[in-house]
This record gives sequence, structure tokens and C-alpha cells, in this order.
Amino acid sequence: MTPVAIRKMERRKTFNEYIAKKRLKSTKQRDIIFDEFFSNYMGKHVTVEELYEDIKKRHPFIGFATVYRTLKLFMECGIASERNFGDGKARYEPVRSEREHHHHMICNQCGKIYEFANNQVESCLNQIAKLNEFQLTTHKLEIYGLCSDCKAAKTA
Amino acid sequence: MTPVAIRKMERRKTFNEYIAKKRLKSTKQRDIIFDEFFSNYMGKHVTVEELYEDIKKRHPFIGFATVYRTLKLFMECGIASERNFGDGKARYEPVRSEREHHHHMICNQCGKIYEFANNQVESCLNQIAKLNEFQLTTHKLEIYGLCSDCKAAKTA
DNA sequence: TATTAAATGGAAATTATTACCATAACGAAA
DNA sequence: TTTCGTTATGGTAATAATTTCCATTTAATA
Ligand SMILES: [Mn+2]
Ligand SMILES: [Mn+2]
Ligand SMILES: [Zn+2]
Ligand SMILES: [Zn+2]
Repeated sequence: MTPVAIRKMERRKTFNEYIAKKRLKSTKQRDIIFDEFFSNYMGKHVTVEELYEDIKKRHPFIGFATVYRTLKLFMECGIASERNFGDGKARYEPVRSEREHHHHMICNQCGKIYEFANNQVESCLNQIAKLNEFQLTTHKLEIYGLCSDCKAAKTA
Repeated sequence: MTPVAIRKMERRKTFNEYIAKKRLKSTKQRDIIFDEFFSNYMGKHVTVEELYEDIKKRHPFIGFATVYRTLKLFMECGIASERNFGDGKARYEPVRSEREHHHHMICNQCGKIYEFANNQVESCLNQIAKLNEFQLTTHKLEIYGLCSDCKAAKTA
């Protein structure tokens, strides 16, 4: 089994447990959305509309509101992260593992998104919080600018 | 003259120069909004609506769209910064000085906003950008959690 | 002062997201 | 399996922030 498939199974387990604990229901729609999101969007940052349009191709009966609701559900149980890159629409990405916390560099020119992780930054932030007696729960960090491709294209 | 007044004059100069350069017009409304923003919102993070409501008290003829347009103008010439703290509405703060670059900690409980600056984080980000051949233009960094007051209130 | 370009205010349009509601589907119990 | 209370769904309407439109006003400058 591929690493992606293993991760998908782990997320499925978390999701099922959350549904059981909260006495929610397991539905066809949730299964479809789960499958699409965790099969095709690992490492991506997808818009609700993009995901909806993609799913609709194979499952035309799925409603827009359900996709919104299901992504929110994924958030609640910690298997998806919401991202906001300043274009006014929320993006979602499957959580890969608790240890794979990361941030993003966004190219203002082409819109491509690059990921990065940095332990030094993380420990800085923890220190800053501690110093201010602030109990950190989450943080957001994005770098905006020009990616190397667009930089090259500009000088060419 | 107080430091706040000096800063206000410096921003005014930048604004006037920008208006001259771009052949824009100096209007009563822009003066009013400038004055309100740089007199009463230094160190604050004000919503368009808040600023509009505040101005309307003394200048009932000012239009909503004009406040939006003028804040955008302040952004363009670099005398205001836009902030987004995840509540769906943009906030603006007067730029204090080019050297006073800073970030924010937002309390999820009481909504208070705390500012911080950290050279180590800044140089980390520059290094990360350089390593990825990314030409950094801006970055956003926010810490969310519980402020010390709210933490204390919770255990009490 | 006359001319031209830009700005204004109010309202309408736009856009992402949420709420509503009548109907359908789920799941535990009988 | 049938029943029954609860939850989910899909379509649409509502909401909320921001932008656009446009007829009118105003500023700049010759
Ligand atoms: Mn990512
Ligand atoms: Mn600030
Ligand atoms: Zn690029
Ligand atoms: Zn607080």
C-alpha cells in the first residue's frame, strides 16, 4: 500500500471515530467527498468551489452546501486544515501527519504555492508566546513574493 | 511636538507626494479621513466600518465608498497596513515607521490584539526565501490563542 | 473663468459563505 | 424488517464585506 493510501486510511479512522463519538451519521455524500479530497488533493490547497466542481463531474447530485458542511466537519476532527492566501476564498488541504506542520510561500505573479517548514521559526514563536504569557493554540505564517520561475521570466 | 504628531506629518508628506506624483486630487474628504485615521488610530487596528462610523459623527456627509477608497489609497502609498485576523473583515493600521515592522497575537477569547517584533524570525524568513530563490515582498504572521488575562480568568 | 479629469455618495452588484426548510436517509430499538 | 426520532441533504434565500456604477460635484490649471 502506498504512503498516500495509508494516510488516507488513518484519516478515515479519525473521521469514523469522530462521527461515532458525536453521534453523527455516515452518509454516501460524506464518503464521496472524503474519498475525492483525500485521494486527489493530498499536498494541494483546494477551494470549496474547485472541489465541488470536481466532485460534480462524477456525482452530479451532490449539493454545494454539503461540500461546505463536510469540509467544516473535516476541520472539526482535525483531518483538514484551512488556509487563506489573501484572495478572499478559503482553501483546504488534507492533514498529512501531526508532525508535518508547515507554512506557505505564495507567488504573487503565477499564484503557485510552495511549502516550507522551519524548526527555528517554530521555536521562536513558542518562545514569544511564553514570554508574553500567551497560550498559543495556532499560528499562521505566509510569505508573499515572486517565485524563482517568475523572477527568471521577468528578467528574460 | 509629540512623536505621534511628527509621524502624522511624515505620513502626510508621503501622501501629498503620492497624490502629486499620480496627478490625483486633494479633497476635503481625504483630509478628513487622513486626520481621523492618523490622529485616533495610531497603534490600533480599525475596521472600515468602525472608521466610517467614527468619522460620520463629525462629518455626516462622508460616504462609505470614499472611506474604502481612501484606505486603499493609504495602502498604495505605504502609509497604512492591512491586517486580517480571521474574522472576515479587513483591518487597517497607520504605519508608524519603516523600522517598526511587527506582527500580532490575537486572543481567541477576548479578541484583544497584542503586537510583537522579533529579529530572529525576520532573518529566518529572509533565509528561507533566499534558500528557495524566492523574492520576498511581504509576509504575514499571526499567533492565535489565549492571552494571559483570559488564561487567568479561566482558572479562577 | 472655462475646461478637463478625477472624486464623491448612494445605491446596486458581486462574491464567498451561511442559514433556512421541506424532504430524504440513517440507525437504534422494537 | 418496520418503526421512529434524529440528523443530513440540496436548493435556494439570506448575509455580509467589498466593489462597481453612475449621475453629479469638485479640484486643478491654463
Ligand atoms: Mn500546505
Ligand atoms: Mn499592529
Ligand atoms: Zn510564480
Ligand atoms: Zn484574551
